[in-house]
Amino acid sequence: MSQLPEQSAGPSVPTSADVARLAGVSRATVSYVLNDNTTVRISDATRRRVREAAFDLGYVPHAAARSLRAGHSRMVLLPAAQQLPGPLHQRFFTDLQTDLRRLDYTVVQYGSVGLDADEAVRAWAELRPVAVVAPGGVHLTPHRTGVLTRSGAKAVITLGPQPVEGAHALVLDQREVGASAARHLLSRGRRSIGVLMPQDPGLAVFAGPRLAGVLRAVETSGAAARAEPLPLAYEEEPAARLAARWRTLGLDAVIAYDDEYAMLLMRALQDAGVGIPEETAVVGAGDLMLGRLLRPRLTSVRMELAAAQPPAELIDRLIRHPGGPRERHDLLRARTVVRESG
Amino acid sequence: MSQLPEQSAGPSVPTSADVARLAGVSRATVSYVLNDNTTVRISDATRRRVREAAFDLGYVPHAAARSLRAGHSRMVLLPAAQQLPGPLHQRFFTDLQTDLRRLDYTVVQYGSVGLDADEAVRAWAELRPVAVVAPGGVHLTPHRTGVLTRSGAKAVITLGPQPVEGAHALVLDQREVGASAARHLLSRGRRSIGVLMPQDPGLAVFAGPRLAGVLRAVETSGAAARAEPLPLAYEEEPAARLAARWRTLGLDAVIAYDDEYAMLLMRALQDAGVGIPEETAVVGAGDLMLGRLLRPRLTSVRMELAAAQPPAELIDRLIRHPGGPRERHDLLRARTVVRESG
DNA sequence: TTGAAAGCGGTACCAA
DNA sequence: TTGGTACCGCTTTCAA
Repeated sequence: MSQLPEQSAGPSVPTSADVARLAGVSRATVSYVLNDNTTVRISDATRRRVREAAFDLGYVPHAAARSLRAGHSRMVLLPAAQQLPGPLHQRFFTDLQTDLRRLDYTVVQYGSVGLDADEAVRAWAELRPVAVVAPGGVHLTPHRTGVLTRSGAKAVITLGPQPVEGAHALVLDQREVGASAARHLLSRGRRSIGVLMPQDPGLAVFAGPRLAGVLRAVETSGAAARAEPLPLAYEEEPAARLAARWRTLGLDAVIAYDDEYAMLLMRALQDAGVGIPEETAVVGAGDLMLGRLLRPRLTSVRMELAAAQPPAELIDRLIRHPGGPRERHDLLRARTVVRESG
Repeated sequence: MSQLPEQSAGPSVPTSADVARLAGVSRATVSYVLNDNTTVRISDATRRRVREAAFDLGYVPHAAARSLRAGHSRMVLLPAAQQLPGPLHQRFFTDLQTDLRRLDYTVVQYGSVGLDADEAVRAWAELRPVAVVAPGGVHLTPHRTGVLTRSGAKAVITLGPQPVEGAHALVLDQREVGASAARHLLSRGRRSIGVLMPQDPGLAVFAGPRLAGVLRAVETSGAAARAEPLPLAYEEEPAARLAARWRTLGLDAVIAYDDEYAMLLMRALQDAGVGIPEETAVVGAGDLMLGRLLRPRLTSVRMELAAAQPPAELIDRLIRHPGGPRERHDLLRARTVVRESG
């Protein structure tokens, strides 16, 4: 009240010492009461006085001070290098957050935009999280993983198309998406498959493995078939140009990056008079609502997350029993939902 | 190396004291060197020894300890109650993060799922952020704002459809979206406007104000027109049912929640034989690519973020000059892009 | 040029 | 049942 000019410095933040002073007890007692410490007996009268004092002052404990003293935090760090696209990831993160909170972890998304990988990892380590779940955007190396574990992280887990040496891995193997689409098309007798490659660099981590999956499926099929990448920006004009030279490509099928790219190409192909699916079969990915609204209805690879154990429980286990062997968990299931477009 | 069993406890995290010991200097010197403190002269030899020791140990400073000592942090908290939908928000958050980081703030997204508003605000306050940017999902009250400022936050800023008493506001006034669409339709002679209302509760904060905007535009137009809300779940079946009874509704126009809802309804209407735009005009929102791919091409309300000052700079200013009057900044611009559907 | 020591806000041990 | 106090890791005066 009477310490500093309240104008510029603002009302100073109340500490447990302020609560203790107001309640006429020691800081230790304040700590006991507010944390419901059961190993120590405090009279109800004192309890009430402390509680009232804390309420009156608007006291809120200082998380950093607490975890500094405790020597550990319960912070799980999700470094969001970039927003991952699509409802699948959205759902995954929402569920993960909910479940981790239920296990009493504090989930923090740390924006690492504009930092290079080494800087980013250092910045994460400064926060001393108990675990880090790193999406594919930041490439973890064994060295970087080491920085994190040496800073006290009990578990370092990557989330992405492929595992990384030295860290646990939640794998969303995109190859299976491409492979599923390719197997379907091959089974329908298609032999020349184009694979749409989005130019958005943020999607490259997904598009590459999907193409690899297509190529592998073509090779292992034994059929005299081929697959060919087709770069395409998400704009009408490039799509129209691609459609204009479509017949020169000699393709009888195309796997789009997702349903939206499929829609873009389908429109261009139809405007160019290319018959779908007679001349060219089209397969999307994501099984979005819009695919069902297109005519012909879009065949699409449905992706689902399926894990033997919910990811949050997995992370909790890895935190509590560190030092075990690196684990790999495949989360992505893909199957092609056949409709009219191919 | 030889201190503790490395098996269970793990290698203990190196502190500045460890660095000091290894370099043969005091902790103070370590701090000076690693922070490039210019007010004090350290010999180059010492500098190098400290740097080497820090590197060898893999030392990373402890952010919590540092800001505890400093008495303040540079953490800007973005409590992500729910992921906000659409590329517009996506872009907004990415830019905000980038810009804040450039101003040397640490951006932390804190997942508050599963907490009620009061718990959530307390949890935020425990982190002692220097500023909080709260999306509309969590309803801030003057009391809750007080908890944050009393915990040391220099700026509390809401981000949502309407401002909140006691906090600064970045306003995305969705009413203008509805109003723009309605004005366009009225100018084209439409007089009975349906307004699609998504059932997803997460979208209610946006849908409500948009409807309000439509109603206001209809009232102020002076025309003998009416507007009517039409609840619709994002599924084919409900859309088909709505389309089946469309002609009984006596509507000559409909404003969809966004382009995807517009596509859903257009397909159902077309399947039911309702002529677009002859019988019913359709207007979407968001001006997504898919609207341009529909036939007829979709008229849509384009939304843009425009601010006199980039939000990050605004936040920085509010942090550095706290105690000023509450500010309100309107960010959303809406205008209708006319295509073929209405 | 460097070191000793205080202190940021909590928690928990040991006494009283 | 309660209080004194050391300590978590770091920064920053003040002295040497």
